[in-house]
Formats: sequence, C-alpha cells, structure tokens
Amino acid sequence: MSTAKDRPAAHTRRLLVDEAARVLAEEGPAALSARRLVKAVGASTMAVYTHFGSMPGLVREVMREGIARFEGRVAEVAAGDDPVRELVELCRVYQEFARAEPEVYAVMFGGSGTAGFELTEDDRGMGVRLLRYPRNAIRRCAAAGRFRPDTDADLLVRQLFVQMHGLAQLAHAGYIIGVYGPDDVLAGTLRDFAVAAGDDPERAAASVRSGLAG
Amino acid sequence: MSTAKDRPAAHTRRLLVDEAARVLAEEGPAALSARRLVKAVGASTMAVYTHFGSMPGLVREVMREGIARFEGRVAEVAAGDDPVRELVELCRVYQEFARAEPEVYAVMFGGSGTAGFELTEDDRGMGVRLLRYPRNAIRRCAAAGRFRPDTDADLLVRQLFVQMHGLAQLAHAGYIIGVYGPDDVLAGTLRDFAVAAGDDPERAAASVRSGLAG
DNA sequence: TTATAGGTATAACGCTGTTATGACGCCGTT
DNA sequence: AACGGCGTCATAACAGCGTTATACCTATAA
Repeated sequence: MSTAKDRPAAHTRRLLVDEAARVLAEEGPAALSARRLVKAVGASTMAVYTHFGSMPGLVREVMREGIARFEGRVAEVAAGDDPVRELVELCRVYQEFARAEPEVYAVMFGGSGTAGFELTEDDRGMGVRLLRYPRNAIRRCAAAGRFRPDTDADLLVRQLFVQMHGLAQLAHAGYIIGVYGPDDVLAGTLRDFAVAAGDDPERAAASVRSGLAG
Repeated sequence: MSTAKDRPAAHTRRLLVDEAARVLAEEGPAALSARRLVKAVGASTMAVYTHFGSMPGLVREVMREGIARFEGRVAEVAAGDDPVRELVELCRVYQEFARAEPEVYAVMFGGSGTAGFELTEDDRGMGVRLLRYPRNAIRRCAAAGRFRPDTDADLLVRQLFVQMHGLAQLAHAGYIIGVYGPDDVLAGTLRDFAVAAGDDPERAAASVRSGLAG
C-alpha cells in the first residue's frame, strides 16, 4: 500500500488540489469529500488539515488556481486595431472558461457554497482585479471614438460583468433554452452593449461577429 | 413534551416548510438540517420523508412557494401609459425580491446546491413562465413605438433575464462594490437596454428614473 | 368488527468534517 | 555526534448529517 510517507511532503498537497479539481469538474461539488480525496492520493484525513486547514481551505486553493488560469487566458487576448472586437473577445474567453470549468467558476463568483466554502474579501479582490482587462478595453473603445467620449468605464465594466456572469450562470443552470441559446444571447447582449455605449450599430455588429468567431 | 401526534397531520407539513424557509432566510443553506427542523417543530426525522420524500424535496417545496410569492409581486405591477416604465418596474420588483430573499432566490435559479437540491425540468419551467411578464412589456414597448418595430421580444427578454440575474447574484456575493453599487448598475443597465432597443435616450432615462422610484 | 392506509417514534446504518493523540523523520543547533 | 523542535503522518474517535427498516397507533372503510 502506497502512503503519503513514501513521497516528499509538498507532493501530497499538489495531488490533493489536483484530485479535488478533477472531482469537482467531473462529478460536481456534492462528490467532494475529504475521505474520498485522501483515499485517492493515499493519505489520511489529516493531510487536508495540515495542508489546508479545512475542506473549505482546500476548495479555496482550487479556486485560486482557477482564477490564475482564468487570468492567463484573459491576458492572452491581443490588442489590435479594433478595441470593440477586443472587448468581445474578452467576453468570449469569459464564457468559454465558465463553460469549460463551471464548478470552479461557480466557486469563484459565489454561486456555490461548495463544502461550506465562503468568499473572503481577498477572494473577491482577486476577482475584481480581472475587471481591469475589460475596463481598459472599454477605455480604448472611447479613445478610438467608437464609444461616446464621456464613457464611464467604471460603470460600464460593472454592467458588462453583470451580463457575463448572468449568462454564464443561467446557461449552466439550463435556463437559456428554446428559440435562442447562450450564444445568441451573448451576441445580442454584446451588440446592444456597444450600441448603447455609442458605437455605430453596423460596426458594432461586425466587431461582435469577428470577435466571437475567434 | 409536544409531539407531532398532538396535531392534525397537515399541520406538521406546514410547520416544516415555514421553519425551513425561516432558517434558510436567517442562517443560510448550511444551517438547514432535517434533525434541526423536526426538533424545532416537535416531530421526528420521518416527518421529512413522509411529507417530502427527502431533504431536497423539502427545499423544492420552499422554492415553489418562493416562486409563487415572486409571481404574486410581479403580477401586481400595473400597466400604465409608459410600457418602458412598466418594464423597469418589473426589474425593480425582481431585484427587490432577490434582495429580500436571497437564499430562496438562489435555489430558484440554480445558484445554490442547498442540501443536495437540483433543479428539475418542471422547476425551470416555472421559472421560465415568469418571463412572460417582461416579454409582454417588451412587446408593448415596441407597439407603442418606443422600441424598434422589428424588436425580437424572445431574444430581448433573455438578455434582460441574464442582466437581472447577474446583478442579483453578484450583488449578493458582494462583487458590486466601489464607486458604483447595485442600484447604479441597475439604472445604467436598464437605460442602456432601452436605448439599444431603440428608445430615445432622454425618454429612456426618464422612464428608468420614474420606474425605479416606485 | 376487522382490514387498510397513513402518520409517527425509535433506533440504526454509513457517511460527513473535524480533532486529539502519538509516532516518525528531517534539519539546524549545541 | 547528540539534541530539540517542527512539520507531516496514521490512527481512532466524536458529533452531526441524510436516510431507512421497523413497529405502533389511529382513523377510516368494508
């Protein structure tokens, strides 16, 4: 029988985080249990408490790594000559992440309660930090004359955040069905967002099409 | 000692639902437990299973009553001569409900996972049914010439749903903070929604102000 | 009067997160 | 080289959880 003593201590921590992320992704929050995880990596329940303090502590670590992955993808969006398209691409990346890792996403933005986990002020701060990417894009839209000169990026980025989160969550819950699906709502929402911000309807539609295409 | 046998059977069911709603509202999903509830109403754990089949079944009943309360308030919004204002009022009622009963709201729209509860197709259907109120309002906006004649109410109502849900959830999670709060985002979102749908910016702003005022 | 159905209480099963305890090995100090 | 401390570990236990098998009691129907 292979136990945690057979390997360097730091290894056990890594294995636990990875296994937790895997179970969360593949079987959902209800399947997460300390006993299951430690059994899978060949350790005892104490491992959870020496390394993470508690089960919510382990979930928090999974969430932190999720935020890091999220930011990594967001940062990859290249600035081009169409800032509206760039904004659309950021939103596409957002939705792709939420769709690829819905449970981690839910933990990140408070829709979960998994294993008694609750967001701390620091956690929220890490989430809010991500908003600087779309906020800068919105500012570039205004600077390029696509959005109104008096555009309030602080207000608009919150409105956009709200729309992206609502879509991600409702789509995951199965509420965006029928004649229009999540992609239709995303395209419509983004176009209307740009138009209301002052962009020309035709140009906005073109930027949305091009930004969502990839 | 007062037990469940001292009263008519139907009474126990009512007491359990009420106590569950109370605990959920006052102490959150984590505080919900069968043993606690039956202890509070003077019954045994079997009561949960004879009346609701399971704990998720009890939560489902709490949710159903929540939807009924929600629809009751939504239906109270009177149709006047300003359909945009009516739409804004519906959204105000939506946000007020989500703020007053955040845990019930979370169960209704899938952001919870409370006590292993999962939405069924029927549950979602009851939620989707509520969308006919804003959908009708949007159609009236188009008929009154405020929104474009080719307004697609099916698409727009989904976009609005997404915005209202995102705001409710993120505000509850503590993510809408700083220079602009939930009310600012709500006002901005509704104004931009109307403008993108074709309404005159000044009239839209006026309808939003008047609709949010009450 | 007897049969049936429904609600109830008790006690138990296996699961959960968590913790007290004691042992082991590594590492810097004396 | 011997020591002390620290981090990690396995074991075993505790209280609580959702759930269920069982037996009992009562009210209604045949």
